[in-house]
Amino acid sequence: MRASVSPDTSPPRGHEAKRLSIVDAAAGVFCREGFAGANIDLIAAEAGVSRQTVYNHHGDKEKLFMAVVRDLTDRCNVGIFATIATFPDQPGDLEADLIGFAVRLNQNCICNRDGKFLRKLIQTEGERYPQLFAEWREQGPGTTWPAIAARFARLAYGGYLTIDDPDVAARQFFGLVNAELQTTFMLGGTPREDEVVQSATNGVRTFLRAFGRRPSPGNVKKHTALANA
Amino acid sequence: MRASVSPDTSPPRGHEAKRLSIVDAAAGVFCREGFAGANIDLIAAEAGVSRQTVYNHHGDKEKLFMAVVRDLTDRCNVGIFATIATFPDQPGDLEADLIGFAVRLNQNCICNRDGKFLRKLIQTEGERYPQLFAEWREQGPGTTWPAIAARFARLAYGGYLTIDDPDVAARQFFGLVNAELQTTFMLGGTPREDEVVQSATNGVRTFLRAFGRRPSPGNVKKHTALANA
DNA sequence: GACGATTTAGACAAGACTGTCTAAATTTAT
DNA sequence: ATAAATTTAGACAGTCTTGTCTAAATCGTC
Repeated sequence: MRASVSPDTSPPRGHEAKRLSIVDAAAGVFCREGFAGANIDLIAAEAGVSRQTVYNHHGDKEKLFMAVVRDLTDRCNVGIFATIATFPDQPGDLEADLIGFAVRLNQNCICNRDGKFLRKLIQTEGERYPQLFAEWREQGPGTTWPAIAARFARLAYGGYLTIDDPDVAARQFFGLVNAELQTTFMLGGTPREDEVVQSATNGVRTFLRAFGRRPSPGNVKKHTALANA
Repeated sequence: MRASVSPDTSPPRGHEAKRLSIVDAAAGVFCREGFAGANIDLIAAEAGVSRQTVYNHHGDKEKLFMAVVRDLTDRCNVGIFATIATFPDQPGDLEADLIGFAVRLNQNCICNRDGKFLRKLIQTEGERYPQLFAEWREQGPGTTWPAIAARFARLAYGGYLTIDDPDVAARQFFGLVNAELQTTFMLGGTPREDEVVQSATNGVRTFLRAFGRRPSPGNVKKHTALANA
């Protein structure tokens, strides 16, 4: 149970750094070339290590691939939850706040390096590793969608929106907000910031036309008053 | 100008059939294995021809790949335009008719064999062949989106919808209607029919909450009367 | 400065794949 | 039936890749 020699920094300092740089390089190469086309020599070169070191760390091309997917999933999840934390629970300007949230999520989680890579690996190799990607599905969408849906539910409870099913609304929010980016995403491209903003703006406007406060105008005041009490 | 020997059936009967079966088999293998992982021996075996025949017909792995993408694009386009032709221009029950259209488009164009394959090839190899996929972009989305947008515009002109920008509305329609299928699409899966119907139903309802006839209730009658005149 | 762990370069065997070639077999149309 | 075109099976050279092995070099720490 107790560590006899060294406390818990057993691996030398550079060890983990190399591991990281290998996984990073591997992510890029796997994305560009696909699993079959990925060349371990090239990964080693891009990581700045020798081929043998790659094998020392990960043992196997397939194991390396799995490490890449798991790492990307973890890092993306961190980013997504950090962004969800910025969801406007008590919005001043609902439209502007939701647009801001959508843009943040796109820029920080979907369109950044990790997001792009993870998405591509899922698309290209998902069918080859059902177990690995079942894991991703649980860890990723399985945890993030409910979290987002909960935020929309709270917004509805606060009287800012009129929503039947928060889970459906959450997914539709994304469908709308990314509606104009689909073709770019398909080809693996990164939309320009103004495209992201444009799509988010149009999407949020439509979303609010559908779900914006409808029933009684007094509703909101009542709820906000309660929240401020 | 005139065909001297044989009218225009120059190639023997089985020739084109073999070409087709090669392209078909190649589509499946390229999708499953990726370009680099695709094995020409395997393609030949699945097509039921010898490897040499594959080379006789297409010359080269890369040329074969391009032939596959072009064939799929063509066939998908045919399907999409056939489905667009069933767009409800003068709907009886607008909600039901739009749901039907969305479901048809998904089942006949997006989720069928050709649609799945083309989508996957674009996702996985799009970045490797910029020119080829620029071609696809023109031939595919470049022609189908305007056609669909035109149908929505007509629906708006007929007073059935209140739409600012038909192009945006068309893309948002798809974002909504496929909102609940994204994860399945990502992993290359085929959603069950009831999932397609469910997502389409929820999507169309939201779409109509946003774009359904709003301004004056008399609007519709006037326009339909005109159309019937 | 010395020790243990890690990393490196390079060689290596085994296997897989592409694309070509040839000669025989088969199909198609006349 | 015959002639032309097409297809087939198989061998083949050349290239590439993975994963292992070894001996030397380097790093981090005491």
